[in-house]
Amino acid sequence: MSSKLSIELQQQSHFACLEEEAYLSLERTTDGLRRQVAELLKDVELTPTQYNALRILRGAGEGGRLIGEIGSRLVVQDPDIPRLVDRLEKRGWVTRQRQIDDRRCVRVTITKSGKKLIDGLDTPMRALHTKQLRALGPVNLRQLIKSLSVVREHIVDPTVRGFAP
Amino acid sequence: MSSKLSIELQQQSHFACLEEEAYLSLERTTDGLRRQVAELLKDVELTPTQYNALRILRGAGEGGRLIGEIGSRLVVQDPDIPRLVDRLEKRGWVTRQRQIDDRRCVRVTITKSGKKLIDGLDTPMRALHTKQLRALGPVNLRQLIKSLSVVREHIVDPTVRGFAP
DNA sequence: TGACATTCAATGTTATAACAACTAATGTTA
DNA sequence: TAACATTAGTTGTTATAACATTGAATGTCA
Repeated sequence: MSSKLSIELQQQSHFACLEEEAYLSLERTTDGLRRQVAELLKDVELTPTQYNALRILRGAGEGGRLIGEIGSRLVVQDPDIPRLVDRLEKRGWVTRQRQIDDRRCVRVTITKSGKKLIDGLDTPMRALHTKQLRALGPVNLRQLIKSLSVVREHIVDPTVRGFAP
Repeated sequence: MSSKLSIELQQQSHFACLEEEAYLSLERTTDGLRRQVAELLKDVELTPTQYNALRILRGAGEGGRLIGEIGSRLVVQDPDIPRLVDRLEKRGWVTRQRQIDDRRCVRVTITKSGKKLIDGLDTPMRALHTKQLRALGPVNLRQLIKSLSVVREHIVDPTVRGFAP
């Protein structure tokens, strides 16, 4: 019995188990959604990671965030925050400042123009996500969010990360 | 009201809408799962994309696949198949052959050692996926797969792609 | 059939991701 | 307090991803 996905697959083979099918569905679906997001961000020459970092910094306000904090909060992990910040700094969207009390630490703060950029993306981004996912309806959406949360709880990940909504 | 995710987020902000929360959940969850897969594949020095390509070629059998077909079937899109194939060829896992009837096309076929490599990964990969997702149980897994399928149907994507189970 | 468009891969280039090594600052403790 | 370990960022290097361009082969049509 070939599942809906194996048809989409264009090949007659079957999935070894439900878990494998779910994993591949997640990969494929998320990739498709992310590409549309990347497409939207291309207008302002931002990558999804850069956008995510700027949202984190907007959320942090004037207090800013340490380099390490940014890394730990990124939705999609990126081990190279210094250079990510380099690029944002070069374009004037964030500023860097050594901590006085602990000179090892660097505090990164969003600038006015950075905030303006992100603010301007709020509406189109929300519109895109709504378009992408509205077909599920609120009940299924909540169910999906719940299931994903359960999955994440069972990922034994040394790094504790979070969202930047 | 702060959702479970906003707690995970380590910040008090809220999601603008369910769709946005679902999107970020998808990104974050899939990234976590994919990292574990990448970790497993690191033992044999394969990237997830390379692994995926080899599975596609194993599924294709002796007939092999054209370069373009590989691209269209990858779970996660990659616009640079020629060089992906270069790397696999260099390690002896695939072979390249110009088509006789249409000399523009190149047929790629998996070798015995390539197949052996992939075969050896079947069991640990399935075990990993089971470990990652078993917490959901069959009912929720089916529900998740169904929801993701609905989402993909609504992604207006010019490229038609598929899985390689 | 000759000009043009199209298709399929390959290649060049730039940017980013991944990984390791390194430096500076702080903590810890014998 | 000197030696050592730890932490925070930076820097170097390599591999890969993204994007545009090119080249060869084929198809189309005046």
